Amino acid sequence: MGAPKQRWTPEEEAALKAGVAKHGPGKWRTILRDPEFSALLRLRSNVDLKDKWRNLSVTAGGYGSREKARMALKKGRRVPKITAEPMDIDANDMDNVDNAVIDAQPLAVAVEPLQLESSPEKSVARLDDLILEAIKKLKEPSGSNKTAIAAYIEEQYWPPADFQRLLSTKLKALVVSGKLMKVNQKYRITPSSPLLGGKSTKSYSAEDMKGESNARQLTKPQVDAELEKMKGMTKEEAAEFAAKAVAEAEVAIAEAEEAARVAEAAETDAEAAKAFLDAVTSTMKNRNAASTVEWNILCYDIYTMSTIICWYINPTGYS
DNA sequence: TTAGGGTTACAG
DNA sequence: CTGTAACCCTAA
Repeated sequence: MGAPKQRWTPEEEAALKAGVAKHGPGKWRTILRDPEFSALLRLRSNVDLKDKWRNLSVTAGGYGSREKARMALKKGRRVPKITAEPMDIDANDMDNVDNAVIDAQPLAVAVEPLQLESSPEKSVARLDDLILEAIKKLKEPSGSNKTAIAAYIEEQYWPPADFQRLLSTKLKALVVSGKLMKVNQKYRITPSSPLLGGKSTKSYSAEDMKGESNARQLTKPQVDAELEKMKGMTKEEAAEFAAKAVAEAEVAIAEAEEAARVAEAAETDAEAAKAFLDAVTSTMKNRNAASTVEWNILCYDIYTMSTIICWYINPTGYS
């Protein structure tokens, strides 16, 4: 008689995801008590949270305790082995990232509407694009503030752990590059920005970070070629590739930080890259639970990021 | 309180 | 009927 089934609203779902991101899965009571989520989740019990998370994990292709071994991965997304692979990149280059101690479970990360199955075009959603998309969709006359932008992105996609920081950094960078305008704490898209740009050394803005609607293919044809290659890789190969890309990215970041002394703008980019890398490396720690799709996204992002950084450091020399 | 199996409601 | 999402039951 009572409840006709209370469907979860997107808001509640977002709150749950955010809660898990903050406190980790399994801390349902904690999440519920957190003043940041208690408002949105007041109608839910800790058990509800647990059940909902279980459902999300299942539909997201995660491996909860609930999957009935069903759901044949749509197409030919075969997964040879999901077992842990040796691949000792952990001890090598990234000893400084033991922050993965937090939770033993990377949980089934919800890869939302991302589908790069077969379309390089709208495949990976980069933060830059998400920010632009958020502002466009919100359609606020005077622009949108950071909170609104963050809320939109969090609802639509699964935000990385370092999301808030990344977002702030990116917004700043976008303003500096002239892509966005900041007025009274609000951001709005610069109407078809010409070349402008405060720094004359910024030769990358028109190349990578730009691209009104298709900023996705910011990279060169080379990147696309690499992407094509990656799509045919096995999980192990992709992992190795990613490890290499990360190593290159780290070198690039180091150089970027060096270059930051001369160009202030470089600092923000280096910071964004660093934050991104941290998120990536911690994810890699838990790669065993990552799906193939997630891996492709990850690899592509890593490669793109390292490419952008290399480009920034040496616009003409990178090939 | 939580994890996991079981049950009910509902859509296709 | 079948699959999924929300809800229930219970051991630990």
